Amino acid sequence: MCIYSGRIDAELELGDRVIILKDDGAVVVHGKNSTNAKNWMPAGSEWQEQPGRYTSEHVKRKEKLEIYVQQVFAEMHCNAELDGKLIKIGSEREMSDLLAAQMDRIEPGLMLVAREAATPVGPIDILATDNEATPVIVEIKRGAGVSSETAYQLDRYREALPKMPQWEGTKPRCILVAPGLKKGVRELLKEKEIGYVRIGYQDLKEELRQVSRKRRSAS
Amino acid sequence: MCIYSGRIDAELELGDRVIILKDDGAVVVHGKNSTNAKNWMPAGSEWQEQPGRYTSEHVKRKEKLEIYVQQVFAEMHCNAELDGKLIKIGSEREMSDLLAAQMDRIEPGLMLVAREAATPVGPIDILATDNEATPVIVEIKRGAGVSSETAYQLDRYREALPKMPQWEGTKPRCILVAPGLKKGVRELLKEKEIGYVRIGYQDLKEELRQVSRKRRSAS
DNA sequence: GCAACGAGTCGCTAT
DNA sequence: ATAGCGATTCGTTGC
Repeated sequence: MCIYSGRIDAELELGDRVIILKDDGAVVVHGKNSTNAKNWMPAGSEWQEQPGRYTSEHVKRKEKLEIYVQQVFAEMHCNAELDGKLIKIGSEREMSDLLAAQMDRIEPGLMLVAREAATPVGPIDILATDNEATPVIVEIKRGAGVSSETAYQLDRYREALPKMPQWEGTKPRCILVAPGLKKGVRELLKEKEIGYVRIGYQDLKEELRQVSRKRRSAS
Repeated sequence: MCIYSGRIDAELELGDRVIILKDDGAVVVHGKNSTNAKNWMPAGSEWQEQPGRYTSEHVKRKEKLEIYVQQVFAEMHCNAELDGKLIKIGSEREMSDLLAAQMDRIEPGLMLVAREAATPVGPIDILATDNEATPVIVEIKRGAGVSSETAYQLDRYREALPKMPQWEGTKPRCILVAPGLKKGVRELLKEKEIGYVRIGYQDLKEELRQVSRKRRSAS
């Protein structure tokens, strides 16, 4: 049974648990189902043991987890030495990199102006110009369920850009690149005259792997 | 060493790992640090074992995790029977419940009209009216770092409401209730004339616990 | 050091 | 079954 107190208060009822203590002070309590832990404590927490009661406390964060143990099924210690890192292929950043180098996939004739172009309302993934020198704001999402939020975000970019000295007097266009949209977003995009190009990780997979291979061999 | 392929491609380099197999088919691979798993598979995955190579596959989702094992430090099986659930006090929903019953804490004179009031641009946490029958849109956030996004969201509610038959001709006000804001959001709220009331979980803690106690004794 | 933002986000609730 | 949205979100990158 666990009692957590901190950013919320919570009680995890009695049950069979797997408790992991990490080297950095993190604590993880898993239940019988699901990928996520039921309870946890962040790195930097202090572990203490008393008979039948373990506690983990993070003083600075004012968080505390009490674990009441009735029976220990098994216990093991392991000196974790090796901790190879996780290499990911296909993050939004990587997809953005690839598309910035192959802008014709988004729309023929686009010319790259800037990545993560700063505006008062946030950074634009890819800023480009078309054949007519009209600025084109490109937003890339890797997830299939793009919400209406993204449409509003693009709207804000489009509104903010002409207020910047470099883009005064322009009428920017917007293009959303994503593998899929949530219900109703298609209509919202049309209404707001935001273009939509359906590209997802699966479409770029092979090329992304090649790029990744090159990068690894280069380093 | 793990190879994941699915929504992304990833390689987890060799290291000391804790692997958990859950009853529902979920798989979790933890490294030496941090609360989060390095790799995982969702519930419903199928587990297979070969010498030195384990695989977990979720056919429908087209996801696969291969785990290459050099040495097994320890292995244990446990029939997880009991799995008490997690009871949380202080979720946004609970805070919203409490504040809806004590609207004076937000602003004296407010009268509750609806919870999760539907609008074309999303549901309003708490919809109220003030002494002058002006609609008041209340948004509640439990996290300390409320972003500018929330201000825009409230703006959209305020714009959408007068277009609904019941609220035609009204000029709604907005109030944000949260324990804290991200940098610059305070200014944005002022600019948009959105009210801000600083209330967080810590302020409501005692009352939330009481409500929770009552509910438990009632059931 | 904090702030901004993506995530293989996950998981829950209502439709 | 799906959509919408909160989360003790976490973790990484940039400033």
